[in-house]
Amino acid sequence: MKSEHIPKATIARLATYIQVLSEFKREGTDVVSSERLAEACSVNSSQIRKDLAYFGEFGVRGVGYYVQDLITSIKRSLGIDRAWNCGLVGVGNLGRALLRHREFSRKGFIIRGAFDCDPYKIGEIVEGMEIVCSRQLPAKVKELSLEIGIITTPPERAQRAANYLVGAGIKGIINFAPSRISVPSHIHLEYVDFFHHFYAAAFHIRFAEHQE
Amino acid sequence: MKSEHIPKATIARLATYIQVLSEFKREGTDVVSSERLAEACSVNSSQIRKDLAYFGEFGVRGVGYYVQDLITSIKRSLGIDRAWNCGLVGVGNLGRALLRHREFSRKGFIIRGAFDCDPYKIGEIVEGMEIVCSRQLPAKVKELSLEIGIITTPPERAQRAANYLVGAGIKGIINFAPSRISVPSHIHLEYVDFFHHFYAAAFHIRFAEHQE
DNA sequence: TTGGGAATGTGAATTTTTTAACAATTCTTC
DNA sequence: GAAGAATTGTTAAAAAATTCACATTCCCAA
Ligand SMILES: NC(=O)c1ccc[n+]([C@@H]2O[C@H](COP(=O)([O-])OP(=O)(O)OC[C@H]3O[C@@H](n4cnc5c(N)ncnc54)[C@H](O)[C@@H]3O)[C@@H](O)[C@H]2O)c1
Ligand SMILES: NC(=O)c1ccc[n+]([C@@H]2O[C@H](COP(=O)([O-])OP(=O)(O)OC[C@H]3O[C@@H](n4cnc5c(N)ncnc54)[C@H](O)[C@@H]3O)[C@@H](O)[C@H]2O)c1
Repeated sequence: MKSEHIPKATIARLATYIQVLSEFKREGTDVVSSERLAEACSVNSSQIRKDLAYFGEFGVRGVGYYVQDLITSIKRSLGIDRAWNCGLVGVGNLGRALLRHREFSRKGFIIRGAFDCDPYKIGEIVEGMEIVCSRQLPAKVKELSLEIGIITTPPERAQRAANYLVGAGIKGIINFAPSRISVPSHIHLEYVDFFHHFYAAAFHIRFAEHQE
Repeated sequence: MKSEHIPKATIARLATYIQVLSEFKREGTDVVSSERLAEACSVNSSQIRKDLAYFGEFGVRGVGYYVQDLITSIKRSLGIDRAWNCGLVGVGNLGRALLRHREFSRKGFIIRGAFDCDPYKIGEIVEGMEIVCSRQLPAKVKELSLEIGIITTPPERAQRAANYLVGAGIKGIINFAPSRISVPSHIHLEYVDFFHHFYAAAFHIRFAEHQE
């Protein structure tokens, strides 16, 4: 089918598919049907087939999907069949947790630069990486070919961090700070806010528990 | 209007509204129109009015919304006008970052218990809280009236952590580990996976940059 | 080689979500 | 206190996403 616009929800589900498929692979399953994958992901099986159809035909009729092939195909479809160089701005509690998280490089997002403006932090080594002064951002973005910026500064500093990153020629920004920021339209911007999961939990526990 | 089913997307947007409204409040803005709020949140203004209509009538026609009142109303609608006692299982990199994050208690999610199975970690004090052995979970859940469980263990331990929490009588679970888990249907389960934001960024930078 | 079983890919139907449009309400000014 | 401007709440329309249903394809066994 190969389509233009891909729903955001599809991207999020593809992430789940990869996760579950990797588990299948680890268990030694070679082939999986959309039905079985759907069950493991708690979605409808045509949802899966439709999601995949946006990008191409990856299955074999009458058979199913070859697990390893499908993982590879989804990764290629998303553009994560190669490494992405990332720079992290704001090495506090959260920034440190991310820097130490092995899964980033395993998934192809390599954090190559860590920046902070606190003179006490500059020079410190975290997970084999030296924390660098934010003022060096422009130079480092070019030197290290950074493409994605991760903002983990306090919210009131997020816009400034974004400005630095944009000025330095970054292509996309993932903002973990709870503040809206503005960037030129050619920069891809994503907000990470997991509090809404807590809100949803609170809401459902309190109000929706007797329903359905 | 007051409705039954609330879309997940609405909950996520309400979180954004609260965030932006709080900023307006800090700036001293008392009244805001759906138009202005919409712009700050990058959504459509009828979207906002529709989202709010699920819960009641909070505005004044011809005037707009009183910022403080609206914050209060949204919080009450979501059930976060009171504190929620949370327990965190798995005090590693991420768990620590969450424990140290002040925003949790400010938003009404009080982490009252921290659990780990690593004997080297048990007894350690993090952010004024003693790390307790996971085996004490059932006792502590009751003692501290914990309602929401936060799982930050490695993925292969997430199911076990969930089992403990469910057995102990928790009402909802937020799972930060990248693994699907199963819980009884009366337990509210949320998955937190921010990698899909990275995937979306990679995808758009790579394939969608020339479009639109 | 053919037929039966299985499971994909996709157009059509359905459901859900978003956007538009506007009547109803409020405030302000004259 | 009436007219005009502003902005909500809500109904209707449009768009988007999900699910259904089935023709198509593939594998395997006889
Ligand atoms: N800690 C969490 O679990 C958590 C969870 C969700 C969201 N967040 C958000 O992530 C952000 C970081 O949280 P945290 O707990 O790590 O805070 P933190 O205060 O521990 O860390 C912030 C870091 O940013 C640095 N910084 C400030 N201004 C900067 C600038 N202009 N350039 C570069 N570095 C700068 C500070 O020196 C500090 O090291 C916050 O916005 C927070 O709301 C944190
Ligand atoms: N660090 C990050 O930035 C990050 C980001 C996204 C997701 N995650 C996920 O969050 C989880 C935790 O990540 P982390 O980096 O903190 O890992 P970590 O290894 O630093 O911490 C895991 C902790 O869980 C404890 N643990 C293991 N089994 C347990 C059990 N049965 N009961 C109680 N405690 C147990 C361990 O002792 C350890 O302290 C992982 O699943 C990871 O994939 C982490």
